[in-house]
Amino acid sequence: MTKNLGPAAARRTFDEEVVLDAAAHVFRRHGFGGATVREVAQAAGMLPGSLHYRYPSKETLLLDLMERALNRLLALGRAAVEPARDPAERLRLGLGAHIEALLSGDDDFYVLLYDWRSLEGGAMQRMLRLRARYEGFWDDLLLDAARAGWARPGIDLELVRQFGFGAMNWVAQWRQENDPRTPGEIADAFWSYLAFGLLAEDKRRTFGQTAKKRKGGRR
Amino acid sequence: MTKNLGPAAARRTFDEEVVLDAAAHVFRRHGFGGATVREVAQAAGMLPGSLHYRYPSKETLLLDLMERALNRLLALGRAAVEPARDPAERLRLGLGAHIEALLSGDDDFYVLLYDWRSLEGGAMQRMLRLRARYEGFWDDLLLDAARAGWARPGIDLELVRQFGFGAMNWVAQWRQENDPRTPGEIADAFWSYLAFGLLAEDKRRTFGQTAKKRKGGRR
DNA sequence: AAGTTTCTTGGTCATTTGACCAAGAACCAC
DNA sequence: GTGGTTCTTGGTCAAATGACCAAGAAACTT
Repeated sequence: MTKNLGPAAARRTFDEEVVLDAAAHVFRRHGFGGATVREVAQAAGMLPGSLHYRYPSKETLLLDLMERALNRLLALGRAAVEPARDPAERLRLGLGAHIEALLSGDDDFYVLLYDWRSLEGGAMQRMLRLRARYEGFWDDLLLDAARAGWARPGIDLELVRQFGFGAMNWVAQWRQENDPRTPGEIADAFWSYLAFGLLAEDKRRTFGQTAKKRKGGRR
Repeated sequence: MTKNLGPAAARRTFDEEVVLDAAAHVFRRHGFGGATVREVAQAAGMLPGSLHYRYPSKETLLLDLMERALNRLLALGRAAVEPARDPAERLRLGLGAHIEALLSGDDDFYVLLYDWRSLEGGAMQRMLRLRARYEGFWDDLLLDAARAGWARPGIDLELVRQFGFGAMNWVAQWRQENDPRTPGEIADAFWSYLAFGLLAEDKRRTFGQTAKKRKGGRR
């Protein structure tokens, strides 16, 4: 099939990137449901027919896009974490990479986070599997840190992951282009909130007691 | 105009709720852009024409829906916080209320969080103003706590709010119907993560030093 | 019960939308 | 350069969509 890996193939992959970039941009603005293939084609600098030649359906576009996003996120995470051996430092680096990715201006990640519900059937299954890989990456980081004694005892690591994901992913929502805080500053601040909590040193003791007492869980 | 506040008016408000509930349900599943007014009408148990009689456009529906969501959220928050005087306890109660609302099964909140980009022009401005009220509610809680000495010095309260919003709002995304954790348990866990952090007691000191050293902020 | 207001019915209408394609242009390997 | 492959052009087409409405039914007021 693709036995030819010369300039033609290179151009094809390049064009594919351009198309997905355009799709990401359009989907981000209007949402998958609100976007039209014509808009995507225009953003990619081609006619709708040409887009159709590359992507037979709007849904294929979304699937490829989200797949690319998740693969990129995982690659960035792994690369960021790789140089460190200390589990806590690896966590910190992973957090930094995730936040920098979301704020890099790459629209992929936004679509990945906010157009999940537009997937259906097989596409959804496929993405769930990919997402599980990324979650596994984080669970490994967390588990390593916990095993090395970094984690406060009794915390639920899966809940911690979701807690952290939420805090991190939300930045894609609120951070404006003109925000004075750099992505790195936000990451550092978040890291300190996560590690140390928000309570003042002198309040930890007394407060801890009251919180511990109420343990039955309401509702 | 509406000088008659008898049963007719009561039924109207009731019907309005039903319609908005239906819209919330449909918008949540397919997204605003992907949903059709016909679907909303059917979910509300009426013909498209009847829906049009109440709401002249799809966008009106979204605006009213998100307005209701934000008003409800603010009302729930205020009610939850009201009985306590201690700033930290008020924060804890607010967090519980927010999470319980998101997990109550009310589709409004999901739409509020994830269809923001479908608003345009005046509707967007209006919602921004309402959102600012809710953010103000939280900023007051945070500021009171900080002024009473509960907060670790040097933390950015606005960043903390976004951090917390992210962690809380994300639960609407990941929590499944069959999750063993009750909303109350999730809220309690999140509260402890926020207050105390995730680090083990014995690691706080040494770790703190390394974290403090790197202060320039990357990038 | 009559008169008035509120709401429903069952449809129309102009656009938009996703998908598709035949014919030709551009590109490439040989 | 030539022959085959890849991609674009400029359009079509059926279905879906948001908005709309005239006529009648239901509900309410007095």
